[in-house]
Amino acid sequence: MTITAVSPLMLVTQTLPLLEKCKTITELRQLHAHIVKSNLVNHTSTITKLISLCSHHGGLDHALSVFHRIPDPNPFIFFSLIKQMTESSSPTEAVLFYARMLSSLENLNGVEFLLPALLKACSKSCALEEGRQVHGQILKTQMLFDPYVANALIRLYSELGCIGLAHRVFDKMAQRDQVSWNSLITGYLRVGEVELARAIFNEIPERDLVSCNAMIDGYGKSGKCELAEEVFRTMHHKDVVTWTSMVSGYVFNHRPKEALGLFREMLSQGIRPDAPALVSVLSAIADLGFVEEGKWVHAFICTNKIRLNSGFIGSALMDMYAKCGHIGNAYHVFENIAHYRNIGDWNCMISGLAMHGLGHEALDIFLDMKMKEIEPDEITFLGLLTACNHGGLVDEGRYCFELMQEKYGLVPKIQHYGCIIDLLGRAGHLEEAVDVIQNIPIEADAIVWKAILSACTIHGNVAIGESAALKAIDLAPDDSSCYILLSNLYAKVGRWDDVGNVRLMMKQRGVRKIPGSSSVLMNGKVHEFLVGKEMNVKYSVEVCTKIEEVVSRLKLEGYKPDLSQVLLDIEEESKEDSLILHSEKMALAFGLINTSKGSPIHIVKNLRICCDCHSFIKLVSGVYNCRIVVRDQNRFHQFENGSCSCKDFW
DNA sequence: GTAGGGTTAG
Repeated sequence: MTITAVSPLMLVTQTLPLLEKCKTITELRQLHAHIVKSNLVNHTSTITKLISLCSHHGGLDHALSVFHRIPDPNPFIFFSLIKQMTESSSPTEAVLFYARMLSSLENLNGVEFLLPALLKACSKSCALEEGRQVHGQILKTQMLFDPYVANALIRLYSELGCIGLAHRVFDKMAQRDQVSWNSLITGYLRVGEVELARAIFNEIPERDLVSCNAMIDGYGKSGKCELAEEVFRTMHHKDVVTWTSMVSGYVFNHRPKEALGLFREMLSQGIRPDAPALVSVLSAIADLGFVEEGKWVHAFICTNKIRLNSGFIGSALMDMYAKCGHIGNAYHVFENIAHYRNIGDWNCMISGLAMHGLGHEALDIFLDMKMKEIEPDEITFLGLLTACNHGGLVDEGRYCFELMQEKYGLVPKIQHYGCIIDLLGRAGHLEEAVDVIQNIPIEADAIVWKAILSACTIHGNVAIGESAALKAIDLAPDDSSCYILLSNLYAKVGRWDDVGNVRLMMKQRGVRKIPGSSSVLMNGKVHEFLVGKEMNVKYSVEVCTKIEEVVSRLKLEGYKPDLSQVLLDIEEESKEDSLILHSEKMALAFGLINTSKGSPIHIVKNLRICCDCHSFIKLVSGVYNCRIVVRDQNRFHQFENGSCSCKDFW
């Protein structure tokens, strides 16, 4: 950049266009040096432009240092600096700077244009106190008459959960617009007050699209899909947000088939899916567990040139592939987004590897993160601990648990404790696990006691197991798995009377077991089997005959049904019958009938796979020479040649 | 300058 020596006026007319041309903070610094040398530092419009460009190009510090040398800054300079501060990581500074502006400017005309951004910054950084101060100052002026300002206040209080304050601002407004109503509705929905939100929704003079969309989403997130559907159906005009809200409502309530069905309907109506719509359908597919439609979505993303870094597309794709058993494809996506990964992408990859039992690979990803100086967060460590847990990597798990606290200053949450306790307990370090649980600085929940209990069940430690079970049952009296684990523990050591007592306790308290359910994809259709019965009567006889045939063949190979974990206090023979009707066995039999030799059978189960089914499927994979992939509640099992990828560690 | 949908989590 060359500037020839000319008169001051000429300099100004030359400098301004040059400023406009600057693309980087370095160029701006060079030009600033020139401005100083040419005595233009007191030329208001030049300096205003310089400051606004510096702050716009990420040089907030430089902009501030220029600002501090101006004796009498004008409103534009304040505005441009505050605007940038609200978008940076320090909204508190923006509020302080705003206060400074109020005391140094006499004419505050136009300041209301700044307030929505400032209040948004407060809500983004949970700065309620600062927000209230701004509110207090606003009350002294006439600015509340500006709908944008009042709405921004409703939004601030709504987002921070102070719905009472939001409602008060709303009540005091002389003129409410759609945005005011919608902000209030969202506020009520955010604190879980669906019925109050509905009451306000009913009062809206003219309902718009946005308020209906908000209600659909709110109903979905509070488990009321039917009410969401009702709003959805009555809408004459729907946009992509309407459809996505309904789709994600189904996803949230673990109704992935309906989510997928609705997504297809959306396409058939000619609505073009955007990034959020694709992310929500990908999460439906991830929940369902079968990759076919996921591949279609991936292809759609590629052909429509939707960037993998728009929104959460990259991580949603990785998550979908990982949860559908295609960890290699997940890694492929991970590689493709190497240049613009965010922390969620790294976490998805680590969690994905964890659920496949690939502990060392997950740790390698973490090493890569360290090398690239990416700051891990608590979810990263939850993934790493899970990875160590599923891989049986005790030392590495202990190391991660210490590292997160000592090097990264992260405070472990109860889930982290649950994970490390599970890892220690499972690997037989029961005393260490108990020691950890006794020293948790936060309140232990049922999950950590269940981790101890399940370790005791594996290792047959009744004394510790019983007391852990009582604590777990006390904290989660409706959670059937606490009772079932305790009953399994008693069964393991042959205390059948106590097994009966636990069963009685469950009955008296009305605690119900979640029925096991397994799905298998055949000819493009998902077939679901429930424990004790098949969903589709048509296949009933065929499936039962096949299981019996498999059982007798396996018995020749030495299969002995493991009756120890059958909860029912019944005759041995009926126990065997009830084992046979486990959903994953039925799904497997159905798969064996309908799969041509050589192709793998893929099963998705809602609960943790039981010991008997695990050894049963191992044998099947050997005797029938086929590959069987099972995703259970926690992780993947790849059965092949008589053994499982989890190395019996699950 | 204001309102609605999306990822990773024992």
